[in-house]
Parts: sequence; structure tokens; C-alpha cells
Amino acid sequence: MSAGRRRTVLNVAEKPSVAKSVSGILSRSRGLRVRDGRSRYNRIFEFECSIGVPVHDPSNPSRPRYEYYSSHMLFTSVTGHLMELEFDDRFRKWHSCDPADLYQAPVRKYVPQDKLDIKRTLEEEARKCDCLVLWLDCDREGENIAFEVIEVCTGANPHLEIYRAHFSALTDRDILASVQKLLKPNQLDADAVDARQEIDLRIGASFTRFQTMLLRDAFVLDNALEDRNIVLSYGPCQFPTLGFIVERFWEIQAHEPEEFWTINCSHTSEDVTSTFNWARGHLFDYPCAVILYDMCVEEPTATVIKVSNQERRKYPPFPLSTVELQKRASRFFHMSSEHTMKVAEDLYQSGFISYPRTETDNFSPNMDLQAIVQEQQGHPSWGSYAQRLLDPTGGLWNNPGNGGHDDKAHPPIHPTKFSAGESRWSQDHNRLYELVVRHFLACVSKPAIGAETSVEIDIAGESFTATGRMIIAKNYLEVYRFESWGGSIIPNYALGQKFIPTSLTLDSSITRPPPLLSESDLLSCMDKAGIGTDATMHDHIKKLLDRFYATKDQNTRFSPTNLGQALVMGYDAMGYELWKPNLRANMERDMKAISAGTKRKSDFLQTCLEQTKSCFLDARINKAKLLETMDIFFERSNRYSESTTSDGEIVRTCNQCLESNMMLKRRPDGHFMVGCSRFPLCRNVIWLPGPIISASVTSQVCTMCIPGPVYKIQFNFRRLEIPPNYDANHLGCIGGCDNALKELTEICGTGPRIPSSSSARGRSSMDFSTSANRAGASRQPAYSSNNWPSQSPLAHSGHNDRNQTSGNDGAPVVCNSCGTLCILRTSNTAANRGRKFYSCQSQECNFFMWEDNIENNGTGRGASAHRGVAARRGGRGRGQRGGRSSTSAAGTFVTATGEPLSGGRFVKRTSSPSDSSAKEKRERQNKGCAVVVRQRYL
DNA sequence: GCAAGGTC
Repeated sequence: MSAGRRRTVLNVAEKPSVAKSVSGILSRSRGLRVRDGRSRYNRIFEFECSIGVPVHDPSNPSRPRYEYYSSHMLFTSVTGHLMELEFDDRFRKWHSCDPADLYQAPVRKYVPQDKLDIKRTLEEEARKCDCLVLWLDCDREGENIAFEVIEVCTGANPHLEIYRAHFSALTDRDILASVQKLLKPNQLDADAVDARQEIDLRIGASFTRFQTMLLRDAFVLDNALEDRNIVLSYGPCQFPTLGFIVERFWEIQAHEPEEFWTINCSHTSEDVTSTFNWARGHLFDYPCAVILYDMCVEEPTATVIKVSNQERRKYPPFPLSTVELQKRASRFFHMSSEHTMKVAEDLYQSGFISYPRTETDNFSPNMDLQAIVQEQQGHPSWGSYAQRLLDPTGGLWNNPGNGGHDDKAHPPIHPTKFSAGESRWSQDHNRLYELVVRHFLACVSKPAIGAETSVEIDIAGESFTATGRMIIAKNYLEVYRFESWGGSIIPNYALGQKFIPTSLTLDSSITRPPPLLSESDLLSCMDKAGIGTDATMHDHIKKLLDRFYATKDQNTRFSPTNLGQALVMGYDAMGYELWKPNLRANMERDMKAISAGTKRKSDFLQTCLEQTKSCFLDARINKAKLLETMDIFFERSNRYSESTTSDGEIVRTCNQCLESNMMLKRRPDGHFMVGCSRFPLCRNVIWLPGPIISASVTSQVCTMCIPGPVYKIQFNFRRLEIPPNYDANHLGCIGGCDNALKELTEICGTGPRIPSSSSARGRSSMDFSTSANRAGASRQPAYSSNNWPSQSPLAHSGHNDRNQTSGNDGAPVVCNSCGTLCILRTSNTAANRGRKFYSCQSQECNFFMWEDNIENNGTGRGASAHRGVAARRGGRGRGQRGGRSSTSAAGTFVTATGEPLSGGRFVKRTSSPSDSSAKEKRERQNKGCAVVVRQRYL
């Protein structure tokens, strides 16, 4: 390119509004023409302008020299990403491949149907041009979109010279400077986004297909979910968002109220009552509180020991970012984040507010903030405040604070056009516009100022403090009516003054669980953990509602549904943190490394996909855990997942017909078999043991069986339906080498499962832990990731139609490692046939003790095994809740009534100290200590 | 029919 020669330049912005604004600035509105493109939203602006392009200077390679060209500018836009990532056609149908294949399946970027018009515009305009200048937003996504535009434009005109404009705000200064110093686009930023897109697609699609096909047809979901087309999606943003909701819900359920005590003191003087707060706050120890209280009552004279006066300030909020807009609209107006964004988008489109998707919470010094205030002077509600702000003698103006975030693309949300309300606006349009304007006016105002008086008194050595506040200047609070600054007035007290309190009471209260997460809380959690972006956070929340993973009540507080809980519980039980925010945080860290050039996209993709695929395969092998947690909340359906089992998984080539494959299949009654896919021409079949919960073909090949390869199968058995000396998780082979599998088939049979008259779902009656929801009980099991569901009432009832659950004294037997009820069973194994043993019903604990060992000394083989496991698992088991430890020795059994089983080394199980002290507290409270004193002083 | 990210 030779300096001075006139160029034709195609400029592309990320959205139509930016194309318009930048064209206006660069043309200085002189000779600006506009015409339609093929897309109705993306018009083309034309004007003349000079551009500065970098020229490589060998003498100073790090600082390019610039050459300037007068240019004919064509300025158009895209609308966000021009391309989408998708699997090749043959992997797109759900049943076209194993979901695990999606980790290697070829992917391609393509322009979707609704963007083809924009693509054609770009191609047509690119053919006329010498240069392409990219004006996408200056963030990683913008850089990635830039390369999508480059691909389309160079496809039409390979001779284009390509430059990137960098600007941090749509201000004259920034834009005019950037066009004079164009740079090259940054491939590393675009690479980071490519990697993110690919991983999101592969993880999301594989897990979504896997869990949908596994669970949708296997359970009778709630009525609302009975649409068979429901998708049980997994996504690296939606699941951590669900995780926040579920964790809070479990926290609430696991909360155990605790009583605490406070000494409250008040004093009325000059018709004003001051409330004095106890310096100790509150005590959980009742006797201690009573002693201190008694001392105060004995010598109730209060002495003023300190009086202080201080000026306090309440600062206005930082300039408004998207997340803050959503949080505040939710708090002030109960608007959902999704609705807020819709209304904000509408206000933006019609020019009343600035771009509503921004992380920036500080104003660039270049912005003319006074001009924005000036526009608002005529408003009937806040116009006079705006006038006062602009009055230099009023002293109300204050430069806005800096919240510390800058996305380098958009300013904070602020009003861009005056309105006293439009006829077509809904109430929410009015509310949101008012919030944006008042927030802006508040940002440029002085903080509120108050005078705070603090009085400290001493009663019998105990200290109490009363605080009063008087607002001296409301300042920003005058216009920001959504916030208040509570103040109370207290009378004047003099140092050394003595008085008798009007009331002195000992009051009890109980600790309360935290509230359910509000939308504002949820947005904060997501923001803090980096889940989603300002433009997508509300989408992730809405997705949880759409998928029936969570519900939102009238107070915008979220609860997980049974489905949401079951899924999170399932992944948690598998030991994966797929529902926690770490995955996304790690991804963000890796994206930064790719952008910085310290990590290569290809290396990162390879490592990350290998790890994720291995996690996926592992999850599939452990799918029984997911099925188990679903069992807690839902009944099994008789549909069984035909979709996953009709074709089956290949185990080996059929050793009879040698033509087809032997496939692992699930029978319509839920049992498993391995049969030749040539059936009925070939009738080779291997029936598998009845108590199998799940079976998955692994990639491991048996080294003994021929003809190979014979792939091993990961079995998961129902613990209580197989003899105790067999492992519930068994990697087996159907080729003939696996004696354990043969024995289990012989012992347990291949027929239907043990029927249960008491089970609504045909479950084994001993499987008590899954009943809460089915029985219509309102209480769901409390659960946290280190805290298994508490036992259902059935667990303690001792009702069991098949198994004895009591010890030799008739009382129920409780496993003292995990606190779960035990059952007495009879062994069927050849070595121990007829021998009785106690079996802990907790599937987490899974251990047993021979009954004859208990009667001898309680330290037999079973006890040893039990101890070993308790140690391996850190001594914690299912049903054992934090803070409540068993008082008995490890590896022994005691009865629930606290009596030891005969002859053994057993320890009495006492009620917890907190239970007895709580009872004592209640009794003492009922004696009315506080009431007596109230009578004395009132 | 899957994700998350842009945007209209």
C-alpha cells in the first residue's frame, strides 16, 4: 500500500448501534450516507475518513510506524457471533453415536441460517474493498467474532489487508484516536474462545445425551415433566448455578436450631426510649447467661462510662453495571433478571439508556457527565434535584466512585435520552428507566452525612451500648429513594451519669437457617465465581426454571426441585465436582493462559478433553449412583431406558455364530443379559444375576477368554441382595473365566427381584432410605455433600417384613459407625450357609458382623472389617451429621435403647449432650426468669 | 433434542 493512495475500507462492528455511532464520530456527520444491506438490521454507512495503518519498521520492530490514507469507508455490522460450532452431521442425531464419541467427533464452524443475510452483505461489500477494519468489542469474544468476519470476508476477497481498531468507549476521543492507530487482530484471544466453545459443546452434549437417555424413561418424573421430549441438560454454567441453589437448600434443611440468650436493656428518658445492646451479643450457655443476668439484676444501676459523637457517611453506589442493574431491579421491584434484560434492551433500542450489557462500573474521565444531568432537569420528579446538582453553589456534585471493573468496551449504564414516560412503556419500563436515571444522579452526588452518638453503660461489670443517628444531609439519598439510612434519636447522656434501666430482661432466641437464595444472591454467587457473563447470567437462571431443575417463589427466592436435587446429589455421590463452580473457574484460568500465550490452544484442548472424557466414562460406569439418587425422589418407570438399551453395548463377537456381536442389554423387566444381536437366528445368550443395578461395558479386555476381544463389564449389585462376601462393585467377564459372576448367578438367580408387598414401586422393603418423597411426606432428606440424607422415619420404625432388625434384647440394632439401622440376615454362601449376620443398611457403609461373633465378644471378623473401613473413610459415614458423634467404640453394635448386646465389647449410646442441655434450658426458661425481672422494673 | 457466547 503506498501512502496517499485512496483506499476503500470495509469496517465491521459487533452490533448495528456501534456501526452507527462510530460512523457518526468518524464522519463528524459530514457526508454520511446510509443504505440497506441484505439484513434488515445491519445497515451500511458510507463516508470519507483518514485511517492510520501500522507499517513494520525493522529498526524498531516493537513500535510500528504509521502511514495515513484518506479512505472511502463502508461501515456495517454483525449481530454478535456470526458462526456457531456444531458436530459433523453424522454425530448430530442423538442415537447416531455413543455420547463418549463426542469427545473426538469432528466439529465445524458454520454460519447459521438466520445469519446468512449478514454473511452475504459482508461478502458483497468485501469484494469492493482493499482493507478490512474490525471494530468488534474489545474483549475475547469480540476478538473471536473478528476472526469469523475475517473468514467470511477473505473468502470473498483474499487480497484484503486486515486491521483491528481498539477503543474503550464510544467517545469521540477514543474513536478518533483508534482509527489513526489501527493494529492487527489478536489470534491468541480468539484461540481462547475457540477452546472454550469446543469444550462447552463436547461436555454439554455428551453429558446431556447421557443423563437424558439414562434417566428420562427410567423414572416416573413429576407431572410437569411427563412430556417425553424433556431434556435433562448438563452445562458447565447451568449446573454450578443449580449447585448454588441446592447447597443453600441443603444448608437450610441441615440446620439445627440452637437456643441462645441475650440480656436486653432499655431506658426511657425525655419520652425517648434508648435500646442498649449487650456487648457480649449473646451466649449459647444458659447457666452462664443466668449468672451474668442475676448479677445485673442484683445491682441494676447503670453508669455511663463513654459518650462519643462521630460523623458518619453513607456513600452513593458505584456506576451501574449489568449485574448490579439486575440485582437492584430484583431487590427493588422483584423483577426477574431475564425480564430486566428484556426491558433494558428495549430501552436501549429506543435510545433511552446506554448499552445494558456492561461490566464497567466507573465512568471514563472523557465522558461529559454534566450534560447527562442537564438533560434530566425538566423531569417532574427528579428534575429539581438535577438542577441542584448542576448549581455550583449547591455543593451537591461529587465525582463518581470507581467500582474497579472495566470491560474496555462499554461505559456503565446511564440515561442517554430524557423521558418523562412514554405512552407505550409498561410499568417496568418506567421503573427501570427511573432506576437508571436516579442511580446515575446518585453516583454524581455527595454521600449522605449523619451524626452518630454512641453511649456505653456499665451494669454490674457488664457493658451495654446504645447508638443514635441523626441525618445531617441526605444528599444522594434524596434522589435515590430505593435506599434508606435508618436513624434513631437517643437522649443526651453525660459521662458518669447513673440511672436505673426501665427494663432489663434475659431473653432467649433460636438460631435460624439462612434464607433461600434470592435472585440477587444467586447473581452475586455467579458473579463471584465467574459463572456466565453479564449478558448470559440471566439465561442460565432461566434455563434452570425451564428444565424444571429449580423453582422461584413470589419473593424471587429459589428452591431446587426433586429433579434438580437428585442430579446434583448423583454427581456428588460419584465424587465429581461437575456441579461446583471450580470447573468454570479453571476454564477461565486456562483461557487467560491461552490469551497470554503461555498455553497453546491445541495442548489445552487435548489435555482438557482427555480429562473430561475420562470423567465422562467414569461417570457412566458409576451411573448406578445417579440412579440411586433418582430413586430417592422418583418411582421407577416400566419404560426403562429403551433408548439406551435397545441397541446395547458390544461385549464380544458371538462365540457361537461367529457372525454378529454379543450385546449387553437390559431386559424389559429391568434385568440384564448378554445376547447375540443376530437373534432369533442365533440364540446365544448369557443371563446375568438378578441383583444388578447397573452394568456398563468397559474398554478393558479380558486376557484369558477367547475368542477375543472380550470386554469386561463393570457391574454394580444391590448390596443387600448378594452375599456379604461378594463385592457390590465388580469388574467381571462373561467369557467364562469369572467364578464370582458364575456363583452370583447361581446364588441369586437371574429372575425377578424379591417382591415387596409394602413397596409402592416394587422396591425391596429393606431399601428404606428412598421413601420420603414417595410416601407424600413433606420433609425431604437433609443432605450436603459431606452429609448423606438423614434417615427417613421408616428407618427407625423397625417395620420390616422380611428382616429382623432387633438385637437379642429385642431392641433395634444400630450400626455405631454410621448410625443406620441394621438388619439380621442369613448367609447363603457355601462356606457360611445358615449363619446369621447383622448388615448395616447404609449403602455407604455396607459392612456387617456375624451374629455369633457379637454374642462371643463383638470383635470378630466383621468387627475388624468394620473398623478398617471406618478408618479408611475418616470414621464418618452416612447418616452421621456434623457435630453429633457416636459415643461408642468403633466396630461394635449397640441397641438403639442404649443397652449393649450380650457379652460383647459394647458401649452405651447416650443421647447427645446438646439434647439434654436443650431440655434443661427449656425447663429453666419456662420458669420465667425474664418475666420476673420485667415485672420488677416495668 | 445437547453448551455458552454474542446479539435483533
